[in-house]
Amino acid sequence: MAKIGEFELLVLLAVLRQSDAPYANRVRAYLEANAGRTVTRGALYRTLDRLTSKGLIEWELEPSETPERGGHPMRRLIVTDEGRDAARESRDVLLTFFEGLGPVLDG
Amino acid sequence: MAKIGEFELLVLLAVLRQSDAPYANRVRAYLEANAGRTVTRGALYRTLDRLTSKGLIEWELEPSETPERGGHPMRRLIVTDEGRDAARESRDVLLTFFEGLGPVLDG
DNA sequence: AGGTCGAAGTATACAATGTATACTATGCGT
DNA sequence: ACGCATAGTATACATTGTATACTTCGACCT
Repeated sequence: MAKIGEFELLVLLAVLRQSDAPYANRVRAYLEANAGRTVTRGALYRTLDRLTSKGLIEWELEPSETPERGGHPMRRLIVTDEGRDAARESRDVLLTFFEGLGPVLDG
Repeated sequence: MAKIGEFELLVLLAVLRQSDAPYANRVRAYLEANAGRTVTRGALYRTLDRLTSKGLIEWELEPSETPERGGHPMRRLIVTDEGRDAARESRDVLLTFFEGLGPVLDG
């Protein structure tokens, strides 16, 4: 099973959540809104590329004319089955580690 | 708030859990048993040192004669308040990201 | 008293992941 | 035709992850 880092996991989960509009900028907006940190475009694309080379996500070039203001054609992101597996495993390990620590961590 | 990596978080949580006997080898045993990977001593100590320089854990040298078979005096590991805070924040972000993805990740 | 064994920790090197800055390409509005 | 905004690419460097090899020193043996 592929090892993934902290940010890679967050990105993977964020992509998984954008089922209706799985584009990089949506993912980025979600990350900035929910992870409590800024995410530059460079950081995100680098990570998307790494997830791709690990086979956890794929993309297709958006065939339609979705880009309203020009630029490169947009990538439509797709989480592979391996990606789903990796996310599930990471989650399971983390939940195991969190288990029972509520009283210690919260007041 | 200190940024911590994936393994740093696991180590921090593992230390937090060894309230009765917070020693490196206990932490290591817990990690190997629950994180699904091998953890060499070098990897663990390096990470403990990094957590220390971030102020998330501290240690005292075990004053007693606990080491039954010799060697360097043992470190008794202590998670600082900052460490607890960092762990809580990481957990909160992750739980937010996991939220609602159960159906997608599990069958 | 000296030698070996195992436990605990240290040092060092390198690989993988995280993150920013600067650059290219292209549609739209003027 | 020109510039602005959007989407993605390239490159460089910092931080984190991981292994291997080395030092220490008590207990045990002989």
